Amino acid sequence: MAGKRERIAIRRIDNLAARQVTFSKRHRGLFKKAEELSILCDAEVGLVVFSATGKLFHFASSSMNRVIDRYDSHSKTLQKSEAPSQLQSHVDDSTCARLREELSEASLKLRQMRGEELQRLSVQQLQELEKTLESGLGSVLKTKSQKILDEINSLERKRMQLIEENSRLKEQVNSCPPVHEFSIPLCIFFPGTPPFNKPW
Amino acid sequence: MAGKRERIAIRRIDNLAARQVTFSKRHRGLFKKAEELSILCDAEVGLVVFSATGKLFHFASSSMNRVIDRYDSHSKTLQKSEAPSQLQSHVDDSTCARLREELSEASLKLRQMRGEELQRLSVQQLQELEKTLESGLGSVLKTKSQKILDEINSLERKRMQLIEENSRLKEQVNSCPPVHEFSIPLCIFFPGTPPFNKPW
DNA sequence: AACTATTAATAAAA
DNA sequence: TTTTTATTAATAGTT
Repeated sequence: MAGKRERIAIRRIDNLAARQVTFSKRHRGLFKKAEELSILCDAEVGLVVFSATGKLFHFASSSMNRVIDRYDSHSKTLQKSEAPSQLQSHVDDSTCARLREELSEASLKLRQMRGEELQRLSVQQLQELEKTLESGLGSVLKTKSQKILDEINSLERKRMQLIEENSRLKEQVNSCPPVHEFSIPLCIFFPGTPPFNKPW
Repeated sequence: MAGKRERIAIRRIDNLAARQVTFSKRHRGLFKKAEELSILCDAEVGLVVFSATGKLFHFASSSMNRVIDRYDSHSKTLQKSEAPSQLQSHVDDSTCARLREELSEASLKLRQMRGEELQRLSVQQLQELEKTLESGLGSVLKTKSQKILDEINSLERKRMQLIEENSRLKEQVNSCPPVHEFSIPLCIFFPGTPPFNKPW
């Protein structure tokens, strides 16, 4: 008979063999779930694992380079101007070549999404592009509507605040002592001034 | 009563809301398992996930930079024996940096055209994007229609050619001398061969 | 967000 | 390592 399983605590497994067995099982599970998430939810996923023995395992829904670039640009946006460092750069020809390739591919895709250079695409590919564009357009319209609604709501809120403040001010005005209680004369007649015949 | 659960197929969930719910559930599970693997098995793990809306999630047992560096050095080791070449490479840091920048910009634009990461765009910018997408979509539809028409025309032309050829062949057949004029015997009887009682 | 019926992952054993 | 089985863990469909 096999396995009276028990729950385990999440801390380093001391026994080497057991640790390796667990790694072998769990890393497969992890990669499976990473792939499933990327497919099911249309997410871009990059996963890198080094076993305790230094072996590399990796998965990327697109390509690891794309994921890393996107990660870099995201964190850079938030973080820092990055010390350009005088130390010799580690960029080499191949990195550069890869960048060039990816850039030219991205540019082509962009042009195609803008409706250029469609001639060499098959009907099938055009169909896919059409779907992508429609879905993108849908999201854009939705986001735009939401933003406009938000703006309207914000304006409405401000309007209500102003109306409230207005009421408060009116009340204050109403609760003001009547004008005649002031001891300052509202009108001073000088000798020779003709009397007014209209109310102010 | 809740949840008559069923197994699901691993492909993109079409319904947006369901996709987002599943993402929310599964990405937590994935990160939990990534951390557990790193702790239990003393592995170095780096995980980066971009949701379909462009939001970044990441986990690293050490630090993402360490993981990426280690990944880079590993893949370089495997990729090229890399003749270090005395000729100075003509690519320099600034070229590479510019390429990176352009690529990341192009990638962002692509994602935005696909309907991701629209939040920080203004209504004005969304409007422009909308126009671009609509125009692109128009071109795609036009090109697709043209290609389909071309295909139909081509098929029709081929059909006509075949019909023509057919006619020609029929004429030839009709103008052929009847079979019995051939001098080649259709059947040869050898002595001892029993006579056939059925027509071929 | 919370709830469960189920499926999926996996700890221990072989 | 891989398979088997008993259990725990994750989660799909609902509320």
